[in-house]
Amino acid sequence: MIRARFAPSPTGYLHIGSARTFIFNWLYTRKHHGTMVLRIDDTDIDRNTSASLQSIYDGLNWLGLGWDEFYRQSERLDLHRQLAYDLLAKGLAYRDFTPASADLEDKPRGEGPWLCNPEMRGLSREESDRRAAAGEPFVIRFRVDRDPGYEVAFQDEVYGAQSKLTADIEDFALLRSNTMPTYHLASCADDIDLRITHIIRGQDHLSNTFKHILLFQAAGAPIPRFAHLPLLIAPDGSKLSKRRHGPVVSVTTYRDYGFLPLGYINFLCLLGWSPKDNREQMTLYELESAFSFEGVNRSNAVVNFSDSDPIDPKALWLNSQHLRSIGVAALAPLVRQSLAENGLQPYRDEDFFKHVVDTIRTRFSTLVDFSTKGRAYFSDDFDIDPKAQEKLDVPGARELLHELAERIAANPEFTEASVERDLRKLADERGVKAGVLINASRAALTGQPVGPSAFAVFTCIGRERVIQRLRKV
RNA sequence: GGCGCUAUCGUCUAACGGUUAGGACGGAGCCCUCUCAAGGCUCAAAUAGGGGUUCGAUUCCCCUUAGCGCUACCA
Repeated sequence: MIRARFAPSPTGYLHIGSARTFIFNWLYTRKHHGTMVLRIDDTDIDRNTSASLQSIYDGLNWLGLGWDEFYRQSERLDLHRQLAYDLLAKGLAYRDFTPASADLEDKPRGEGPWLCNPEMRGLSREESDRRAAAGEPFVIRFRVDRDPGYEVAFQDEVYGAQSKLTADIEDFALLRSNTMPTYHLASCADDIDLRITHIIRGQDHLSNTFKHILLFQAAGAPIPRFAHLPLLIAPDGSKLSKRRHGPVVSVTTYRDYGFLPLGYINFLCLLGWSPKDNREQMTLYELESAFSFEGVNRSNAVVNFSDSDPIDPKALWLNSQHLRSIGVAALAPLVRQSLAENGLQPYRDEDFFKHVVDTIRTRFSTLVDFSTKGRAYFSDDFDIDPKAQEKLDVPGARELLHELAERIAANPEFTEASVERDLRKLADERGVKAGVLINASRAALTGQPVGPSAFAVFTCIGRERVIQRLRKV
């Protein structure tokens, strides 16, 4: 039984790189009928905020994939401490009484890495116990094997064979002097307790994995499989950060921009992973069946945004593909919600609403487009685009539109075909090209110079409003 | 500095050592057409550099360069 976890720390919003990690974990567990664990890694009490936790939920809920089990590390601190003390008792860890403030001075850089403080590492058990009992603060450190030539090795599902000399690994901290577990301790203790079989996470943890394996071994626990994912980076090669790159790093930005969850999921999947058969637009099920670590790349992927355009053009393209291909029944509620968020209450009945959505969606790329470019379909209060205005300003166009209004009013039939007949007949009688009247009609009815076939527009606006808008022009 | 990882069109990527180095986005153009999209077709665009190994390297090895990560009582 496969068990994987997504373990964000609530110190910011849900980062798009984290979202992708979540998605890959989800895809993998779903594909193998495993269990997806969501674990909030909140052991850094100074940096955690509830707003951040909320934003993580918001992002995850928007993606809509869900999870099977949920834990918060802050509620499991005793478990973490237990492991630290077990290791201490076994001599696999030791107390370091060096004051935290002196850390930087005690760890000179430049010549080589800081590995440990031999004096503390060599403290006798009696001495260590005595000082602890006397109330002296300490940090518990893992006692890394110092035998030259001893190495930790593992087979990463993505990066292949990995190994590192333990001589190059420092005696990392497990339990802080304030008794809070460090990330390494909490993470491994929980992974053991939750029986995690696959750790799928960002490549920034690749080097940490050696420490984690040491911990798993010391705890006598089975070592999970590891799959590290290449990072998502900015066009300049730097890592995505809120301070430098702004909202492009937060998933909620894409939600607010009008992305379909599936459109964005699909986009994220294609960053650092490929089905290797040239497919791009894929359904969730297709992604699930195609996903494998073999398809995961090893080099970082650039999210292609710029100052002038905060959205990666490929993301937009993929979203538009999904927008026009998912079932109308699934799309309609999303459009309705988006319209409502923009203060528009579509007045159509459900079937008619779906018909309209289906007609206009092929030239939109986000949900928000329905409220902007598509505003006239859902409200009488819309602006006339300057280019649309030009089509109305063609000499004689207004008179023709007024006349068209009367002909439609006089014709009890109102279908694409009947309107087309009325319009072409009128154009013919007045000796103007049908195109002029067609384009002017679209401009008058929607305020837009572009859009679906004009006759389809007529039926989408509805007979009454068509007559109204044509007369008013 | 030490350790680890990575390197194919502008971007995302494909290519059991043998391909005119493929696809997609974006760009340019053509067709279609009531507009704009969509769709169809065409064009421009890449193996970081240097050494090896090999009959033959995008592919394997080494070096250089560049980028990223870890090197915290952050995660």
